[in-house]
Amino acid sequence: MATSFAEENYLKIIYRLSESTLEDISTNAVAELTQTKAASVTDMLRKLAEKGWVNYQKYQGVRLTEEGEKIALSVVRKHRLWEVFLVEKMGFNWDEVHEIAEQLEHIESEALINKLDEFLDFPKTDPHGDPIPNKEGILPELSYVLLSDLKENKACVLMGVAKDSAIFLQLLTRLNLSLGAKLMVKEINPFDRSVSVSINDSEPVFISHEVAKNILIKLG
Amino acid sequence: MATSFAEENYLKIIYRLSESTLEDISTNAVAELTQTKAASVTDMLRKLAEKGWVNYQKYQGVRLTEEGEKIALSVVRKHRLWEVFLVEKMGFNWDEVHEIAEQLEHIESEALINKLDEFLDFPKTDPHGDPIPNKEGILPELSYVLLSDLKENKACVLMGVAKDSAIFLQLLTRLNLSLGAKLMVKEINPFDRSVSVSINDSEPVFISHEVAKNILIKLG
DNA sequence: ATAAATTTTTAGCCTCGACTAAAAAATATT
DNA sequence: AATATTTTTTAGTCGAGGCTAAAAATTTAT
Repeated sequence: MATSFAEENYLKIIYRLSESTLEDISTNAVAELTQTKAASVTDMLRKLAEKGWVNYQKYQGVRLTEEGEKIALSVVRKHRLWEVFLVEKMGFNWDEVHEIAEQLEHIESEALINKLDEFLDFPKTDPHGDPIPNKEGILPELSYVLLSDLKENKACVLMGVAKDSAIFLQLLTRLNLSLGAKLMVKEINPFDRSVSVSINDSEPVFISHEVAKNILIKLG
Repeated sequence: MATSFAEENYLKIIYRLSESTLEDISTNAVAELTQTKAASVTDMLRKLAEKGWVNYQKYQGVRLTEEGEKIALSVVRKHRLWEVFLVEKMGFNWDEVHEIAEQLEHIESEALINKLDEFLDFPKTDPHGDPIPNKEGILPELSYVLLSDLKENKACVLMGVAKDSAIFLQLLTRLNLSLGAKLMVKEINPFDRSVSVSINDSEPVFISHEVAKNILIKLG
């Protein structure tokens, strides 16, 4: 079944919201990200449910079905591959590409996206560090990710460090950062790329980009 | 003023039709190329006229205004640059790219299209030999074009040959092809790329691709 | 446990861009 | 010149995807 531009956007946004929680996604949350009103979202969710792409019960929120997730992943794949293209080949900065990729992600051509993937040398992540699903819709296992590449509000666990100099490890200790610590990036400050991180659900503390890029973490 | 997907398509198609005639473009001609019905075209022409992009009087056909032509040229520029990209960088064949370019031509980003132009080394023509407007919307003067690169139903004049071997010129003479002859390609046969050409308004004759690609012509 | 506040849904309406059927204008034919 | 044919426009309708205002359900607070 063909998917419209609008449908693809809804599925993508529900997917994104599902990444950071196991709960059902609320109508309002979707409305905020789609830049529409709750009433419009309700309409669309009913339509998506009819097509079998989401499970939706009134007042109960929404979740993607397996089929819906497949479509969402293909949109996400296209979005992220185009972002790599824009940065690596077109020379855009990482902060300029989102809006353009929002348009390019709806171009319909399996052949094109697979050729693009090859042209870009099958990248595993986009310029923001988000993983790119392969053509089967499978997200690559990113065993280790740098804390500096993590998005806001993603749960993760500290798995190691990329530098083991004494002063660096002393700093980590002082910040209460130890192996196995549960981390969540609450805020990324564009000015100096410093991050505000909650450690084991505590109040967030500031960590410089220099430190963050030497911390290895595992998602989830 | 922002242009919708549909509006851009109409302007582009009116532009294409205007290329091969000086007369006003008929509602039916537009309907055929947009794959819509005449009634729908009438509606849209009224809207385009209101926005100042076409001159339109009921029953009199339509022409682009200067502003309308500017928009059309920017869509054509995008379409043709993306076609070059698809063939040169993505490895598509010249006959596979039209549908994908029909989608890509509506991506809205001046910055992207100019970077793409640069990435492709400022090509003058697309893979089908059509000229690519520059960023000011000016079509390059293609002083000489190969007959083999010409589209169907474009008037042109024989301006020279790319090969001057005796047997080649003898063949041209036999076909009544001489300098200054008025030519129009009536049909391109995909099988062997041979062309059926009307010479000085005569009944069309068949010319092989091998011959056509050695004939230099001037448009118009 | 009730009342208050918030979230979600319903109902009705709007614009865009298409459609069909019928009317009107333009063009072609005798 | 009158009639037949073709082209174009008008009138009315439809679906997609939005909106607002009001109603209903859920959640939070007292």
